[in-house]
Amino acid sequence: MADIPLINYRNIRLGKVEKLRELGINPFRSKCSRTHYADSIIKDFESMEGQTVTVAGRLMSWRPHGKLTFCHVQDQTERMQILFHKKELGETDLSLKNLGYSDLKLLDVGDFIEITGSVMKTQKGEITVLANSLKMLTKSIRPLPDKWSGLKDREAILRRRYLDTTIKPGNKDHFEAIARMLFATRKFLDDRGFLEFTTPVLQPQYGGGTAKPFITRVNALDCDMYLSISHELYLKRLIAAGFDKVYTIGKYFRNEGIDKQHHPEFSMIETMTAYENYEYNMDLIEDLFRYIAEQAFGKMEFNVQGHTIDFGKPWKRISMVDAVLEATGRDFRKFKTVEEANAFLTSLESEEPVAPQASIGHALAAAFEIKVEPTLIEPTLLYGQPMEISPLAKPMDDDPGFAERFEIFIGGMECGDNWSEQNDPVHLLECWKENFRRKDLNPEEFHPLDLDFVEVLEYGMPPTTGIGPGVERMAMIFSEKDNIDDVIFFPMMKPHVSPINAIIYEVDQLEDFRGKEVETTGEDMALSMHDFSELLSDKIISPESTELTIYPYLQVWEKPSAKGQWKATGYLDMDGFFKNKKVRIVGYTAKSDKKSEIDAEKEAFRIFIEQSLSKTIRQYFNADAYDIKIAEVKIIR
RNA sequence: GGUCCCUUAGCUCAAUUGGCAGAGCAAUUGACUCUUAAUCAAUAGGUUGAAGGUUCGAUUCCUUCAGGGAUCACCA
Repeated sequence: MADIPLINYRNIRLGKVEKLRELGINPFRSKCSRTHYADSIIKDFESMEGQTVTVAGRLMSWRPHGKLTFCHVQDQTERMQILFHKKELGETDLSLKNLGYSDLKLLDVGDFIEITGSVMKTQKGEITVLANSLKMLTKSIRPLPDKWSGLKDREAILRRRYLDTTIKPGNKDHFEAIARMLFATRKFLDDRGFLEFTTPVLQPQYGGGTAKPFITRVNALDCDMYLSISHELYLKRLIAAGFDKVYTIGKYFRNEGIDKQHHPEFSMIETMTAYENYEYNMDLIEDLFRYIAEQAFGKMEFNVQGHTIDFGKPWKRISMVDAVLEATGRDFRKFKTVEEANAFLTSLESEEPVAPQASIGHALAAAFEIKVEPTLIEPTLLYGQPMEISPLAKPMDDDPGFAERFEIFIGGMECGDNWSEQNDPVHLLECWKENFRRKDLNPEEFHPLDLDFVEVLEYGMPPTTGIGPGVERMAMIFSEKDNIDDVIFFPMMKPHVSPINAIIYEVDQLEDFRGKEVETTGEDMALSMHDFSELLSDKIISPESTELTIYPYLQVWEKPSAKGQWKATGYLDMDGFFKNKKVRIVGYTAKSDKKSEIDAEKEAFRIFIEQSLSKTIRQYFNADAYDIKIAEVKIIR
């Protein structure tokens, strides 16, 4: 293990931690007496020159030069050059916990330090703090990535964004701007009399939208809940309660595909305004974008997907029928039957064949997606979606086939869906029955209705309209990024332990485990099959008794998953390795489309135990000396 | 979920047709009073993502697995 370089680097630095402690200096000090940030010293150098300041931050570079050492310390604002001069800094002073010149070798790039000294300019003209005292704040025991090339591996950047951001401070400006964007949004809405509310993330129903939800379990209530796929029904309850302008910046969870524009967990600015219709929101959203551009980003022109977009200009507003008419020359208002509309749809030139649609409205939407959507680069408010695809919106008074609804397109990307909310409870109920409860629908299209919300409407909700621009999509536009991972500081990643960390930390864990008197802990131990066989092969654990008994358990899920798959997971407890203590081995999973096949997994599980587990045990110990009994597989539901 | 691609030292990257795994930065030791990707000298550093297979020989070819990326489907 010592021949792994990182472990050597780590040990060298851990040695420095020990040396500091021996000197009487805390390598992880809690107190810091910063008086100035780097940028304020640089900005006001004229008045700061010669003054004594205390700066603090991360050590980013190190240039020893005999009795003189230059380095850069980076705080939240800037990098500041520090000059250590042997005579100025002096020697380590334990009464003040100051590190002296001859102990500078205990510092490493990556450490957090505090420096007190006078502001000066070097001979080459760089503003510098000439240090007369130095305190260690936090010792870093892993080397930072190369300061010049930084992190390039996408996975490393996403998993360890804190490192990428440390090395590329420009990255910090980018995320700061996104934070300012949310601040500007709140300011904008507050100025217009909106109240911000929080709404539940754990919801008993998943109303609004056809997305697939995440399901979770509330133990205290002994029931399943859904992670919010929408917050609108709660905002509407607030409207019914008598608040006229409300909003939430909510978390949304959708258990669907992940790509450059979609993330399972995202945020949306959702508003509800009473006594207004969708036309009010067209103005609101346009003003909001203009305000954010100016206040948070200080400019009006942005490069989105290779196109320059000017938020200073008024946005294009067009109905879906007119947009398709403009692009194809055909007027969907003139189609009388679905067949006619579908015939037209198939005549359109598109790369993929177009499936026949269920209604004229669906056909219109399909034609729009193929021919118009990719061309909507300039900010466009597209209104008048057919009612067939907008079951929860209000129909237009003068043309009831179309909804009082609009979508926002910028750079060919949909950035929000907005409408006059349907507040006729009878109509809503009918609509839901018509669209989501038909027997011919498969389970994926089936969609629950929040009956409690229908009751709200029966008591009455005034005319209401809302907007819902996505935070990440706005951030992508304003910060000119084309990947959603670049605007989410912590994008979702599958858990992964790097091999090097497995070596560094697992061995430590094993040492803990070895050091314990396992017989007296009374705690059972859960291991994966892989870990178990590793422990056996390393002779870290071995049977205590010559009699080994294996108790297999198969847990069968009572309900199929969203995909209709039945699932069973197996684990087993084993007696005979420790006194009064079982070893639990986890990790057998089976899935099947049919419930009956899962019941048959019992036998497959038993074979798995006999072949895989027994083989592993026999491989490392004299098989004849041990009596291995396998109990009947117990099924838990 | 489908298809294609990627994974070599802490970081960034090499390695010819399957033939001794190599460099820069970082690290360690030493020198150095204005450097700034400091410089100079020396030293050390590898589970080539994991497991298996083919081969005299595998970073390279094959299989499985893990993670990541691109793209399609679903969606905002």
